[in-house]
Amino acid sequence: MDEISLFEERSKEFYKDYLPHVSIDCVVFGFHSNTLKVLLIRMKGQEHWGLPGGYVGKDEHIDDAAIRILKSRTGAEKVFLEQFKAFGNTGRSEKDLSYLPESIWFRQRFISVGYYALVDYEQIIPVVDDISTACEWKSVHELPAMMMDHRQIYEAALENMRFQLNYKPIGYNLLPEEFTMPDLQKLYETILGKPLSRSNFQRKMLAYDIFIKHDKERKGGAHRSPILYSFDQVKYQAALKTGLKEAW
Amino acid sequence: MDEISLFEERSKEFYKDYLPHVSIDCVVFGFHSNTLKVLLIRMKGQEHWGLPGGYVGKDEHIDDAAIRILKSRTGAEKVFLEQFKAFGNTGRSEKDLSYLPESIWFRQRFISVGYYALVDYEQIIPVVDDISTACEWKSVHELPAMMMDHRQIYEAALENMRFQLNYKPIGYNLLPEEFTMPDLQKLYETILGKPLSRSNFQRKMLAYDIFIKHDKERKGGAHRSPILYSFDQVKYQAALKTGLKEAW
DNA sequence: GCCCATTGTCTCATTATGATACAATGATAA
DNA sequence: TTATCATTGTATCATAATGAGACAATGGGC
Repeated sequence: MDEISLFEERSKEFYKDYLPHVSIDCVVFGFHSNTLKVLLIRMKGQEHWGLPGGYVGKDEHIDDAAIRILKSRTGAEKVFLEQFKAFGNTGRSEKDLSYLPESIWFRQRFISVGYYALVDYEQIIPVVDDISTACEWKSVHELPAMMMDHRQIYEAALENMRFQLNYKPIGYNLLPEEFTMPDLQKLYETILGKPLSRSNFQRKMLAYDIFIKHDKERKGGAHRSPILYSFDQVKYQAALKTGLKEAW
Repeated sequence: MDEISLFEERSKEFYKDYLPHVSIDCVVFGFHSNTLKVLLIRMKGQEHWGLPGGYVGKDEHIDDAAIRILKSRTGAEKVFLEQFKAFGNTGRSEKDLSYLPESIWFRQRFISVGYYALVDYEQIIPVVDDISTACEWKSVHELPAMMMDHRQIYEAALENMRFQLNYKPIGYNLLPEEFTMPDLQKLYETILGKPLSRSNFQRKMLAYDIFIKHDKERKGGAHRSPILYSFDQVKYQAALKTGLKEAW
């Protein structure tokens, strides 16, 4: 079955179950081998990659829709999810979807609500659903061309995450349970988009007093082993409430 | 004509012109006599106040719709407008609008896109349109009860503005052309929700070197007259690009 | 002309930051 | 076993930023 027939088939359900004109796109971030990753899919019939997305049930809260969509893509139940902006250009999908017949659900004009999700890379299994041909992690340093305005949505998500770095448990949700200061620094450098001083970074982070220091190191490599830390949830959450720097 | 007949009448146009299920709500901030204000309306048939809002033309960019809505309410053409979040609870309007017949446009489920606007209080003339009975400035310190989830939208707008205080021209857009350091401090204190040290605030702001100091003061009051300043647009915009504090 | 509230500016102790140095560690290879 | 080297943990020092407080300057009211 070619994708157009498939889409026609699926359109019937979509029109029945979902709210028209409203969609959801998720920017799913993971962190693996010192690199920030984004989960991308390839929709059937599309050359370019896109963000995993979906639609909102006629009687479903948009946040619940995002949770559902994310679970269907990653299997993950409890993920950090933050809605950050809506995207409603006219002609958002024109370039990539105008080859489809107008009756197909996807040809509508959609106002897309953008969410970003933070997941533990190791805990997730990307799922390819029936309207896509691929679902893979891509490094943010080597992002492929993306369909529609998804690149812009990704950029907005990253910027939003940057703003929230001192107020939301971003480190906790992207890193594994145990991690090292160099790990955390790489994550911060990627999100902030600039290099940070190694010694000063460590001094500052440790001064927050939000970590539990473990009595073990991570071996591997011909050099001194870094100490493993975890977040001290109580202190961490308390510190996030007022923000990790507090300039004013 | 009672409001139900009116709404039935207007519903026809709405269904014809606007995208269903998508609405826009604007949190319009102004600053007057050292107080932050929000523009609120009272919809016909409603006890509680609400945010000025509207709908998106079937072929209109959501940002353009927000600009149009704002202009119709304030007459202002060029206002600072920032979209910050979408609101899509099910039953958002149930409490306040379920008394209306189901056929009426307003009874739909709407996903509302939230914008906040910063305007010069002096330049604006609040407009009461045909579906509302009032349109007035209210002090954020004495906000009346609000309909639907509008209180929550307002809170989110304020929080967003707080986060953006160092990155967007918030002072410039809320204050008149000429202002004093005590004015600016009051504005910051209201947005941040806490008192700031007078002398240290002034030292810090002036150190940014983003102001033009005028050779005059504002007289009035049995005390020393504060110096008038304006923003130096070139330096101001440049400073905002990297942020006014830069902790990392 | 005195009083008082408010503003502009300064000082000083404390803290945070940037830059740099250096010892500690663990794998590798001689 | 020991030397080597990359990386990490930690210390140091100069500089900058911040918090707290003092005090003089100003303008209107009495």
